[in-house]
Amino acid sequence: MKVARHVIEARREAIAKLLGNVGYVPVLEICKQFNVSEATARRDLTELESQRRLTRTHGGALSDFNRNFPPLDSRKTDEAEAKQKVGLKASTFVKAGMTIYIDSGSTVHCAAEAIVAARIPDLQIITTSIPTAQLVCTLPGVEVYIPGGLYLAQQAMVAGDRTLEEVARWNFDLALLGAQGIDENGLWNSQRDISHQQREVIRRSDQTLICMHKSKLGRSGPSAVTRDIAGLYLVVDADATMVSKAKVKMPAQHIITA
Amino acid sequence: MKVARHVIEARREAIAKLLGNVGYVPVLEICKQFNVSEATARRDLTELESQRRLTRTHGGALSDFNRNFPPLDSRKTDEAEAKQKVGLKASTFVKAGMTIYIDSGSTVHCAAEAIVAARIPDLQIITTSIPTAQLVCTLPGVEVYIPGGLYLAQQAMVAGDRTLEEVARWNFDLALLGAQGIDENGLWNSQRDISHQQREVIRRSDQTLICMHKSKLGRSGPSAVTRDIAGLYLVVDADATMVSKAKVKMPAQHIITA
DNA sequence: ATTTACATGACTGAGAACAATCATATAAAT
DNA sequence: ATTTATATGATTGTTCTCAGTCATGTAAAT
Repeated sequence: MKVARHVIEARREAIAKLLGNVGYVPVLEICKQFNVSEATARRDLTELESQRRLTRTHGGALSDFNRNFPPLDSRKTDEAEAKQKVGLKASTFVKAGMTIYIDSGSTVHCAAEAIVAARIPDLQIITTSIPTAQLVCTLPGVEVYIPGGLYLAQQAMVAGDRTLEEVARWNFDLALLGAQGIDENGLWNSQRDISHQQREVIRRSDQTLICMHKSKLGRSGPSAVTRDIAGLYLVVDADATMVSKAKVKMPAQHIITA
Repeated sequence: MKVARHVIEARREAIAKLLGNVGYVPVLEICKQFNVSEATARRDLTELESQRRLTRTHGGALSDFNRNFPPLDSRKTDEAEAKQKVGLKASTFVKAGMTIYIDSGSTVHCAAEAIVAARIPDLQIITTSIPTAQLVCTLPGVEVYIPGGLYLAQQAMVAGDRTLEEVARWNFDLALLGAQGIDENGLWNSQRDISHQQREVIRRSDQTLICMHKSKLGRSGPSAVTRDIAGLYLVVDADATMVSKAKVKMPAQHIITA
């Protein structure tokens, strides 16, 4: 029998609330507590899942206390495929057991996604990006560190002096960085804080990959990260001739075409 | 084939750790990540469950770092309301311009929600909880700092030595803390790291509010935060007689009934 | 009042997870 | 070196979970 809309919503709300308290609810538990059939219990769960309010499992549902990051999704759609290609290429440099720094930004986040997809184990990952932290922590044997600092809601990342100090306490086998532009004068980014921090990361990393979309070739930005780009590696969806056309002077073997 | 004992224990340790990160692991996930059959995966899980280090579900296992799951059948919706009441009461102690510490945990998160609802401006907020950071950063004139540290996905928080060091660089007008229990021997929490950190926060804060549900009165936990609770304030959905019945010895004016 | 929409529970077949058993290969014990 | 113990994977049958489908009865819509 059909039942009033408010009853349905009240029940679903109650399920969500219950889940917020316990963290996990089996389907049969919902049947008992709300006196409904398995069918409706499952229907409620799938509906709540489509609202991104929980995660289904076999036999129940998990609370999703932590999966709300809209800001990154909006940027991700732009040239998403190119970024994924760049990210995938960058991820091939990551080997089990490494200590790596992962920057904030959508392109680098794609690299993190590729690392997760490749199931590379036993990493030590330092990242200022909260969504990246939440993504990579699912890998086996991985430890994720977030440097302290001021939380920037727009970018869902931490930054500031404290962050810089924290970063300076690590050494990395590999660093994955994003940037706003690269040209004949070097590497550029949007804010002084971030440029400072990236400079420190570059100094502390055996190898640094700059991951960017080809639209950023030949472009500059407000704040210089470094003029000395010869030691960096550039992962981009463009070949060496396109890079040199943008007056970016790098050794050919440091240009990695995604 | 039989395999060396240390291999087994290493794998089980890794499973436990993985679970500590993600909160939930399906059996097949373990098979993939550790290259074992379902049989051994299940055997590992049942063993770990017998050690009380996790909870089995159909198709996987749940972390129980905070095992607050004894009466799953009892309705917990009223508990959520109680937490909201406690949070609301605690939020009345927060005034514009303060520097405050907000702990990780559902009850304290309710306090953060109340702070946002009250639109208290110009705060400096330090929190280890990522959801709380994301929540309060919407307030006008607020600055949110996240101390650095190891990211624990299951609780969406940071913890560890680094976190403690970072916290020690602040002084707070007010601290909002959660806890697992309080009894005649003092204040208790679930993990050593968190207890350490809370002790430091208490030392560095002019006023400390312990926010908890009444079910935690008279209960203890694995790790002691402090024996000296006389200087703390307790915000709880219970009156002073209920608190004293739980053998919690505090000055009457430090007990705030929500 | 009549019609339409739809939430629900029962039922079903398919697929997933499980518990139990067994052979095997290797670590530990002797 | 030999024996014992046991961790593992394969197999099997059972139980549980799931996604559809359908009849039904009540809430909305008309």
